[in-house]
Amino acid sequence: MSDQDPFDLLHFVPYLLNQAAERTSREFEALYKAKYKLLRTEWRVLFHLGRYGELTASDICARARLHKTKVSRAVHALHVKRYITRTTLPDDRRQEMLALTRAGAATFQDLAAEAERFNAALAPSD
Amino acid sequence: MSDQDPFDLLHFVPYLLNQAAERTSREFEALYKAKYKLLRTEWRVLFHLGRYGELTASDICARARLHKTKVSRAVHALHVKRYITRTTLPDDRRQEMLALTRAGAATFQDLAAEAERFNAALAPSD
DNA sequence: GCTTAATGGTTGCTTTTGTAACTAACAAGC
DNA sequence: GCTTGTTAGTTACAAAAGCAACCATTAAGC
Repeated sequence: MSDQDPFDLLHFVPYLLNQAAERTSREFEALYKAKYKLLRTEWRVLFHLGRYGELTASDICARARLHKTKVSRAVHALHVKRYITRTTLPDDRRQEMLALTRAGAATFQDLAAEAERFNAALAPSD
Repeated sequence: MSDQDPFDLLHFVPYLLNQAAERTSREFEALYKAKYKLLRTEWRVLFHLGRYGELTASDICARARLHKTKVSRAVHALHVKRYITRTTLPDDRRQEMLALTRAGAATFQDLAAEAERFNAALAPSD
């Protein structure tokens, strides 16, 4: 990049990624928000549990790179919505194993299908 | 994608873009936050004015796809910091032309150089 | 065993964002 | 020229995110 060609936002990777992330995420967010009144972090926690099975809160923190307060509040909200169960582990009573309820699993199935359709629409293979 | 291969978060574009955007943006954010105590939107507005010259608030909204309340608050903050001037347009007194002060321009120069370095480090050409 | 440190998770408080309602200025219709 | 509608930007209030201090429990050092 030369001096005659000043640095442009359209070449700045963090900016471009943010624009792309915002646009795609907002669009998909509208879907789970309208259908199940889920928050972004709630949707992510749900997806992690649905896709990867039982996890503790800190497992989710590590996998999804989310701060523990965000996960804590999402877990609380999902529990209130009866989408997950929380079971204290006998061998370490600080930790709770999280699992989807039947209702949670159904919601996950539906949204995972939507996600797959959404993704396919972004990059049509035919 | 077959039924044996359940839909994975690692194939979900909005999720991947968010992860990538978060990681890169946070890293760069640390820089302008530490050096100039700027907020994300403030940095963006500053960059737009520095790179593209004088603009009104709604120009910035359109270019950066930011909501007008965010821009309004960023403009206020940048003005308080004496980084920009606000001049009511004579022919339409609802609008204000925004421009960098000398201090604002200096900050922009510095951060633009940092941004360019940051970008180059993400995709080294040699 | 008992003190000290580390870990999992929650809560309280502050900062930032989102939404909607609002003011001020301009434009259009008549 | 006066209502009626738009547009630029602000502000008030509510929702969400960030940060730091905080329990409760477990692990480590001695």
